[in-house]
Amino acid sequence: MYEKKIPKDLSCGLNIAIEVIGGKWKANLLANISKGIIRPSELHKSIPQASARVLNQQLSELELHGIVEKKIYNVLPPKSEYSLTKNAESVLEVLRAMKSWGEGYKEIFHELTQNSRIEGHDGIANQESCS
Amino acid sequence: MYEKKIPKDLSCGLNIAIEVIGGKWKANLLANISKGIIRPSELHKSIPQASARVLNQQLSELELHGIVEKKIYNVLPPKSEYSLTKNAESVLEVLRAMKSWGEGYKEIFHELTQNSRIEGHDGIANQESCS
DNA sequence: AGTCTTATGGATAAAATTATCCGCTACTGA
DNA sequence: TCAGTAGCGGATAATTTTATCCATAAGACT
Repeated sequence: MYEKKIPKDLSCGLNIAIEVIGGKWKANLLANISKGIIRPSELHKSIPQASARVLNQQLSELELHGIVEKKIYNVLPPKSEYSLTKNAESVLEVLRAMKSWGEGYKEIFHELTQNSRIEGHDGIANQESCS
Repeated sequence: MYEKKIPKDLSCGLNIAIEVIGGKWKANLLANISKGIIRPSELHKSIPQASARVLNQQLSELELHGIVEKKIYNVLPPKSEYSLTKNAESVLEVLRAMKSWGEGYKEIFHELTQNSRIEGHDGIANQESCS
């Protein structure tokens, strides 16, 4: 028997940022869209590690959060396209800052963590899908 | 029956950044430590929403990732103190960038999401524990 | 002897996130 | 008629992350 329930403080700017860009594939999706890869099927080809379903979910959240927009063409077979909103610009800057830091920290990070994991990650693979 | 297993691309700087600072209480802990709140019990008082256990776990990860250091005094009752490493400086800058963006985006965010949630968050509470 | 203090971590459960499978739509072309 | 295409999303399972409960240690204080 437990007593408490779930909080989640979204009055804090930092938590909002994490909420918006923290999803597993979101940064990747944004990078691709900014590159011009804008249709769901193309995005899926570009990020084959994730299923189309999952990418869809993450795109929906990005849309809900005002980072991307979706245009649905009422044709068959279906066609839809994503584009970045004007809010996305500032997000991409933040992402760049994060990425830049992470790149610089990569070596230290792996040195520190290699002993605690059992050699289980992808190594240097997927550089292209890296956002 | 499923076929695939779990990936997780840590060759990407961005994923590393998220891995390091993405934990629910990490930014908060770092903010507190940089403020001079450095003992586990103090940190817990400062962040009562989380249990001491959880804070401990997150601190361990921060330590493993090279962001904080821990000094254990061999006395009784037990005493230990955390401090930021030199790596933490650049992390805090990234966090500031994220927070700054999130602060500016807060209104839009809440406007966009209020209709999809059932009034479930803490509102403007916990401003002090906000990192 | 009983209680309080402070930090730690095992066992376990709840909650949140991500993944898989599958079916549906409606047209195109073989 | 059957397969292929492109996008969507329900149901459900696996995985990961957070949370809760509890026990231990060992001295100080009442």
